[in-house]
Amino acid sequence: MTTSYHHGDLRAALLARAEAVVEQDGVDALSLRALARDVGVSHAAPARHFRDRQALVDALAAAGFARMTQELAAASRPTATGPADVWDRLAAVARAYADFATSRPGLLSVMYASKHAEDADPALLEAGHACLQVVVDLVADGQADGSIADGDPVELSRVAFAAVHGVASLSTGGLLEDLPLDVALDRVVAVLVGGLRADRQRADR
Amino acid sequence: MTTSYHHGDLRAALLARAEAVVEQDGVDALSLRALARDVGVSHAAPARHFRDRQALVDALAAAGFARMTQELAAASRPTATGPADVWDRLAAVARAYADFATSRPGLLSVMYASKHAEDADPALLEAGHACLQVVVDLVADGQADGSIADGDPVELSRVAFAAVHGVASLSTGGLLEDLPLDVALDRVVAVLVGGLRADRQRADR
DNA sequence: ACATGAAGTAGGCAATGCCAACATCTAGTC
DNA sequence: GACTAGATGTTGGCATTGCCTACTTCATGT
Repeated sequence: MTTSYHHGDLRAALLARAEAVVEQDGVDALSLRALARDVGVSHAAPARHFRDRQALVDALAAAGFARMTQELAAASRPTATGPADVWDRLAAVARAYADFATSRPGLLSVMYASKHAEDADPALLEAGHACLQVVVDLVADGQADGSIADGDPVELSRVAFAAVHGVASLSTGGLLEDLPLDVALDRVVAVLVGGLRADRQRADR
Repeated sequence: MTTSYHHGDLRAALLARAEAVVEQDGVDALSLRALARDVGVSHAAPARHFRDRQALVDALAAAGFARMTQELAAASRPTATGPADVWDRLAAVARAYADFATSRPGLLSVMYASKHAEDADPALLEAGHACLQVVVDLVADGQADGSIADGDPVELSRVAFAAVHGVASLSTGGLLEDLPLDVALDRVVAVLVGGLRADRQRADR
């Protein structure tokens, strides 16, 4: 029963092993056959669950976005104890993003691998948008209580997301040089706060 | 003479063809043997110029950074005609970055492929740092003429670079959704201006 | 002239992705 | 309970790839 002809949940097992490989040796080291060996099935079994190698990578990326969405949402939720105004929540989300990015750089690079412009897997795009939505909601909250300046919350949140993502991306790419990530992150959050706050003096040029 | 045993400048020919392939079909479609066929040499000839496939990709990335450095520097230079204060120059650099990123998304993703954290090719890292230096100089100029707030120019410029890079990255990844890149770029520049300007009101929390 | 090394060639090997054909298990259906 | 259909897994094959080890050709300095 336990080790019958069929595996039970091969798809999940493949994804789990794939994520470990990606994290350890990078996405280029990902091999369907090696994966099958590791999991203990024949070399063609993965094809029953993933059309081709790229489909597996896409699934990995979508799962990564789903997990990141949860972590960002958890960081964004205002805590019962403490003030937790929008700026604190924004900083918390930024920290959560940086934590995710630095603890799983391989997965993150897979998530943003830009072979998804034209022939994008819709599920993957949707997962990415769901992740962005966390920040949209946060910005909308800030506008509702008057902390954040007026403007399309989608535009503003994209800017904030992009800035944090850029810092994390530079960090994992080794381009931050000797500048510690948390310092750069504090800086970027400070700039965002300065640029988004409702009571800032005329900053339009 | 022209088509003798040796090629003449095989290394450059391989790099040129490789960049075209990367731009058209992505870095995963890059094959040393196909490259050799395209250029008209035997399948082992590229090994005389690149230790392995990764070495070729690294060289491609370094060349990309070199070209981007030139374009950013050109955009950063204050024009003889017109005012060209630091903010205009900053916006111009941001536009130049976005242009480069969107016109060569494949090359850009190769440049930032984060397999260069530990075993980084020193030439590649240096090329990246040279590129960042353009923005460092720009920020230093802004601080010199009192436009930009005091602070480590390296830190501030990294923030600006990261923000712009993040927007470009989201754009090529299709995560900007229906938000046009130039709009997002204007927004991020506005936020940066608001966050970096010297005369802003107390924005430190 | 001739040795030396750089640059290109030819062939081999293991690994990979994908495909087709076959085997086994699971779930309905009568 | 037998039967069938489809999902899941296996085996074998093929073209391609990266890398390795010779071997060949050319250019250059003495």
